[in-house]
Amino acid sequence: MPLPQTEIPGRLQMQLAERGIRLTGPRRAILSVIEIAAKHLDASQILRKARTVDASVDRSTVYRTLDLLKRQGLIDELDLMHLNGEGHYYERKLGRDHIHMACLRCGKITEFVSKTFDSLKQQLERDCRFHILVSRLEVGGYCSACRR
Amino acid sequence: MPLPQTEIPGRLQMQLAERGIRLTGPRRAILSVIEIAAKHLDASQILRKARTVDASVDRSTVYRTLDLLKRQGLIDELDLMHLNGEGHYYERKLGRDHIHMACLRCGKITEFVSKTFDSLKQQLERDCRFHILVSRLEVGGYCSACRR
DNA sequence: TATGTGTTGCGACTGAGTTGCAACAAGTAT
DNA sequence: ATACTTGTTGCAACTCAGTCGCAACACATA
Repeated sequence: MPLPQTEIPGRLQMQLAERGIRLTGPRRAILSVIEIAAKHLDASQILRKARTVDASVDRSTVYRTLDLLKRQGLIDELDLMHLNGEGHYYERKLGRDHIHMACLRCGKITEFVSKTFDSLKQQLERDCRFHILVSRLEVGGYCSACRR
Repeated sequence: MPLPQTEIPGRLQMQLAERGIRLTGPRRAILSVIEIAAKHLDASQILRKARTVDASVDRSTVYRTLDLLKRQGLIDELDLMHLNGEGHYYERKLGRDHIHMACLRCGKITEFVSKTFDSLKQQLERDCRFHILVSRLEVGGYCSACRR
């Protein structure tokens, strides 16, 4: 069945179109799920949600689209300290990089933006003559509510 | 930055014994592999090396021992930006935490110790009232030899 | 509306990690 | 030394995340 064509194209769709990347039905469904997501989703959650938009979307298309978005630097891949199994989580890359803190007791994920983190990456690029494309700082421990 | 290499052989065994954890043949084989390792090893590499010491060691015993060491805080688990597949790499936890930089072109892994990284973690513990148990900063990009 | 090329669904596959279970061995008591 | 208790092991079968080859399909362009 055709997809709703009346909705305003999302930013992710625009970014792909600008780069001359073909927009297809399944791709639109997956992009909208990622754009609307309130929390970090894994591949199977993205699949399930995308299927409510386009029931024919396949697992492999989700993985292929996630690869595409990673290569384009439009999403970040997270482990969230493997709180729930071995899979990965995804989030749009917007604005500054941030740190993910995972509470090992209650499972809550907290995000934290820090100028020190930015400085650290600059220091690293300068001192090691390393050109950073992606970075991931994840921390596991006990959040304020769970640390007795 | 090189890490301090002042290490007594059999230290891991001692640390487990001190905690009243049973030392078995397979366990000793696996521990010695991890202690002697010059590079980051994944589970199947650890298995292969451990089998040169004790040929009967099983895959599941390697995973169970790695879980034990993780729970005891004696090793760190790394992804190394998934340069080679989806598996994990392991290294002994000694001294200060360090950053892992993975070159996406040549695959070289560089380690980096930074005072700024220590400060960042302190800031995080203070500002978020979060008790850090493990942390992992991984960076992907181009190393000094591969950039340009 | 026809065309070329990139994308898709499918299904079969790989590889990492897990689990239940009966046999076994480490550390301790006898 | 010997037996005992309990944690550990090898095995095999399994789950789960992610990948791949391929024929059919559909997007964007002319």
